[in-house]
Amino acid sequence: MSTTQELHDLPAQYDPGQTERAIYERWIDAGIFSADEKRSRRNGGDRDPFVIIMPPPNVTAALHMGHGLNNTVQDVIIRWRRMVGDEALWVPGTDHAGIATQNIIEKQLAAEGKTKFDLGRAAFVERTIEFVEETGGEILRQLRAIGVSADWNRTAYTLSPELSRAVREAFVQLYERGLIYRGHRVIHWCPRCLTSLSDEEAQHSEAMGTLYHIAYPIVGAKDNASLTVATTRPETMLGDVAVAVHPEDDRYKKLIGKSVLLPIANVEIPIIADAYVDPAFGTGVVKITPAHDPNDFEVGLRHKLPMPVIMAPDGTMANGADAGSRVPAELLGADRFEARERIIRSLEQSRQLIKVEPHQHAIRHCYRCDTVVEPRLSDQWFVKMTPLAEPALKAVRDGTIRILPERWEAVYINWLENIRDWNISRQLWWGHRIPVWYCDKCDKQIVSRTDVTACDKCGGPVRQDEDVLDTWFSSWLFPISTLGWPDKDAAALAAFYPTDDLITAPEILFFWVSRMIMAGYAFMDAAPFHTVYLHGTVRDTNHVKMSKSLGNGIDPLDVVAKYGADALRYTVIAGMGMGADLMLDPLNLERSFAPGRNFATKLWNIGRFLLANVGTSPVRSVDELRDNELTLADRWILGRLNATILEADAALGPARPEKRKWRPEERYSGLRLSEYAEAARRFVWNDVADWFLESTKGRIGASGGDSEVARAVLTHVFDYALRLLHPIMPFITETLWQRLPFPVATDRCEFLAIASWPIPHPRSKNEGDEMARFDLVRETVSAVRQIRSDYAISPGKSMDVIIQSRANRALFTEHASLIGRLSRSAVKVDGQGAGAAAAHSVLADGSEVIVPLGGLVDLTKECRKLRTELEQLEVQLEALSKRLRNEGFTSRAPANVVAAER
RNA sequence: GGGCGAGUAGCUCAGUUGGUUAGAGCGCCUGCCUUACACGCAGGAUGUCGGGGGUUCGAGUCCCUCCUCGCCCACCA
Repeated sequence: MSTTQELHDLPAQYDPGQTERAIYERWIDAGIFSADEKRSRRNGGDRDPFVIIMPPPNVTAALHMGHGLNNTVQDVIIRWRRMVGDEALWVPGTDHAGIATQNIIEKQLAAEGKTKFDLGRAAFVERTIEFVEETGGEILRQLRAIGVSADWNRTAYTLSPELSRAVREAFVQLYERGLIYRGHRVIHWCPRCLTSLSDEEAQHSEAMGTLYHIAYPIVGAKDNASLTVATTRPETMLGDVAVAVHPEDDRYKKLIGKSVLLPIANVEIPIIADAYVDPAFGTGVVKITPAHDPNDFEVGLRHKLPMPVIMAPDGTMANGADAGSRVPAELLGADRFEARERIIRSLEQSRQLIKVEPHQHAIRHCYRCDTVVEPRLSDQWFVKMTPLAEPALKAVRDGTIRILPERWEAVYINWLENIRDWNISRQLWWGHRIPVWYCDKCDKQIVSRTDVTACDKCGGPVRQDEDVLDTWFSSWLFPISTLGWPDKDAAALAAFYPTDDLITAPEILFFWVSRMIMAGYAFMDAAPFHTVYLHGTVRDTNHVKMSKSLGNGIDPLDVVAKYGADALRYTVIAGMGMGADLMLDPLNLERSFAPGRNFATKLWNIGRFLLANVGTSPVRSVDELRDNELTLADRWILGRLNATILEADAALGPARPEKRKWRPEERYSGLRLSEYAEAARRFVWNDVADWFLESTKGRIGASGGDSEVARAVLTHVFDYALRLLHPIMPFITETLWQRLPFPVATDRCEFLAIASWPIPHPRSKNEGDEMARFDLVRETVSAVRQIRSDYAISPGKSMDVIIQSRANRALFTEHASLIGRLSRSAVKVDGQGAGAAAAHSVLADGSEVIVPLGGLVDLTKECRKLRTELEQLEVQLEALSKRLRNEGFTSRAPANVVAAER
């Protein structure tokens, strides 16, 4: 049989670059990633739907490793379900990412020496559209390169006309239900982005600050007495409208109702009593700045205080609404932090700065530009969250939705229980314009699904609200809007909603996941999915989160180019425990992705062996092989295959709850992707390659029926191994599978990607016993190999092995030649002549492996070696017994042992 | 300040309901280019399972306590 010719077809190492793109195109051409609404059982079809909605990547930049991880996980799951036979739909998309994208364009403009105002709103939006078309396209190309099997016909974009319609519908519906309102209150304001932010977008970070103690003179006090207030933000004192003390605070009780003179601004402000003040903190006196602090705003409301704004939107000092001339001329236009310094210096000079002490506190930063957020009194649109949160809370509490890993459920519940209203208006240009129009003539406010051109009350001219919606106001609708909502009769909505799994990172649990659940109930009266799978973060070797700005990122396309998409995917899946972070070394891609690349090469070479030895002519189906035709090795590998399928299924777990809710015993099981990967790897590498394939080497080349049996079994187990691995390594498995001899199975179809997921087929009831018998053969081989290694007998040297067995003489006799071949030795069963100089090894069944060492090893050398080892052990023993004696143990056993040994 | 998680081989992590010699991958050491694969094969070393205390015949696994990291949340100025 000429094998060299065929081996030439396949190089010794897999070259992903040549094959991946072509295979992907064949999948696309065959339409196997497209889901059919009519085939969904919910639409009268014959398949259970299984649906994943992709977390849409932001169109701000090309994808990084985090996206690589996120999409690989989703692809593994969707490909698995597709093979199982579900009508699998994965909806891809991108997110316009309002504030993030606008920041990028502004930066581009800044580099050109321009601002957005130089362009004007229309031109700015136009330019942004050009930008996102480019990056959006690049993102979709990247996803295809890593093998994403999404239904590209349904690719969604949060700012598309269809999704914009959904956004308007959602806004209007919530408004009509009284859940959206315009509020005048203190919100988080980013002075750099010049927009308001939601609570979630203003992120806390601990920082060392300063607590300034400032004296406010009491008006009319005889002895120039003053009240000392403690503040971390003296620049806001110009906006003070009162100082507050606790009503029960004996120190200050008698001052309530009097006034103090606000330094610098020289305004007289009252001393008020409010239970909000903690007498134990600072001096027990709080300055009240309603326009620049959310708590003070509440106090201001309670006491009907004025609310002067003393900063411009950009964070410079200015006399805003109701401020009169509180900000003195010399401070006007100064940045807030500069103003802080100057105010402190001024107070120092007037001896009103009493004390300065370091103070640890949390400061909020803009999640997009990291600027310190400024609390600011402002008019914004809000969503009333408590009613929306109620069903979302219930869903996780009662098991309609599960969150993996389990611990995030508590975090989710805690957040929803303390939820506050959601500020959804942003003072940006990039996003969905708020669908509210104001009549200039009669002041009417019109909230409308369609554009309004004239006031419906007085016919006067109208203007649309200048603001746009928080970018998350479109993404929270993604599971319903991508399926056709608000068209409640949309075929896709009926076929595929509710969806199944939502796979994302924990960072956006509040931003996105919890809000999607709320939207699901608010607009469809049903949870959008039953499983939330939160995976870890990709980090470098120092455990620092990978990011482009830090320069420690990895470009998935680099990895694909160097090692192939499969290597990337396998590495990521195998290395990622449930919810655990994934560490990769951006400086050593070779080492980082070696597990995946090496495994791909292994698979490739099993394929090469198979094609060279089994050939391409048809093989028999294993189903028609009679039991008495199978060798012990055949039965063993088929048993291992069954066990592996069960392991993989157990690791992947139930795809959906059996009833409508997760039962406690199934709730936290499944989606252990690394365990599934490891089960498949172990089978392919340690069982098929290391043992079974080796065991067939003497069989396939021989003439007669057993050769056909070996061909059939080897082809079958490799076929099934490829099926098991396809979700993780789609390209190489498809490539090899396409070349396998046929008919390999009854359901041979055009693509592995739609071939059936393996089902275990136990051939006999005592499969376990059969496997134990082959395990004994393997153990024997290992024992001989170990003896060879222990006595440093070179692999080239032939070695005689004698097996003495009572229980399994027949087994060893039958497999003597196999054992001999695998251990490179000549095996005799029950032979004589072991002699004194022989190595022994006892097997699990009590049988003995004996290797006569005569002529193989230099016994005097061996003897010397052993004597040295014994001497070392004696020294250790002495030291140990000495230590024991010192610690008070009186047993003389160690000494006795030493004596006995001698 | 509140809540949660983690500390197991040099590194990244598995270790199910407490039960025989604690595992994997990568790395390391020794020997092999054995005609599928040196991105490989065979063999090997390495762990007071964070510290201390307790329950138990028996604990990496349960309880208490301390230490060290990490994450989430938070209107004490």
